[in-house]
Amino acid sequence: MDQTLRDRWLAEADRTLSRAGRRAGAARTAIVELLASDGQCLLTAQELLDRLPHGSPSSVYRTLDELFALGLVHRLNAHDGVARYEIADPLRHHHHFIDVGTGTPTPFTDEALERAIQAVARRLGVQLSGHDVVIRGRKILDETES
Amino acid sequence: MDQTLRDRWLAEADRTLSRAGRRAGAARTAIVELLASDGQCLLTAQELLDRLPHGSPSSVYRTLDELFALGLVHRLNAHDGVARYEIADPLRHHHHFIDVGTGTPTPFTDEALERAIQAVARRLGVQLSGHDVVIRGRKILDETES
DNA sequence: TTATATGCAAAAGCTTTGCATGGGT
DNA sequence: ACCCATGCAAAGCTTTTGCATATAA
Repeated sequence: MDQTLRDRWLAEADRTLSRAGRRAGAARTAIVELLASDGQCLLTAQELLDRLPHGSPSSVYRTLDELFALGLVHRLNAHDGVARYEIADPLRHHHHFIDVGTGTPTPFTDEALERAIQAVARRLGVQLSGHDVVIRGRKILDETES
Repeated sequence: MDQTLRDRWLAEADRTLSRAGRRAGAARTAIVELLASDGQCLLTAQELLDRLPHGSPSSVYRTLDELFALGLVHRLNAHDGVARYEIADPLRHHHHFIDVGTGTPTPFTDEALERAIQAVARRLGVQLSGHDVVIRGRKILDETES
């Protein structure tokens, strides 16, 4: 399990937020912990809100903005125009496959893809600050599975 | 110049729309022609509206939805959450570099990147229906330029 | 002639902001 | 004590929808 990874990001988040002069209220604490939960990928503000015992839309949006501004979360605007967030951890760097049938996102990593992106940036004379790759399609079901 | 490319897409668009039972009104015609103009990349509905002599928000959004549903345009949700459209032409396939300073998008193509994406899809067992790559950063200005 | 396109106005949804109150440090 | 966080309510924006009218085929 990557309990360790989760705690590392939580610690990092707390440290970064403190240094920025932010204080830990109930809403922020709950949001940060939710984002760090295992298997969480591309959560919307609404989804976070639904899972919070307490918390108002404004707290959620404000906290997410804060986290995004500090580089603690990634923000991805999906095809439906709704912003989705996930923790930004170098050790969990990944991209997403979106099933066009269900809309479900699946994370994946690929070394060759990363190298290709670095190469493009070099060729274009760009100092990279971030990159997103989204691939859309349908899972091929062959006889060997399900 | 790629006048030829433009006309090819325009013809294709008209044909596809007709086959879908759509009719060519003033608004749609203007929108389609604007999209096909040279150098147009990632236009917002608002930008289109501003450049239309006539046309209402509803016509613009409805036409863009129609074009998107028929696969005639790509829709990209930028970081600001506003949808941007550009014509979908296999011969103009490209991705985008977004300058984090100005927000300006610059199109680019890269063969190695395309191959990497195809390889990922194969590895994941995914039949690709589309993919987007966005790289964000800052242009490096060295002594040899500007 | 008949189904579709258009435009206006109203509504819907996500997100932001103002402000008074509560709470962290 | 001071300043930040929170929550409510209201506002802002982009986008969608209902409906009457105009228009393409």
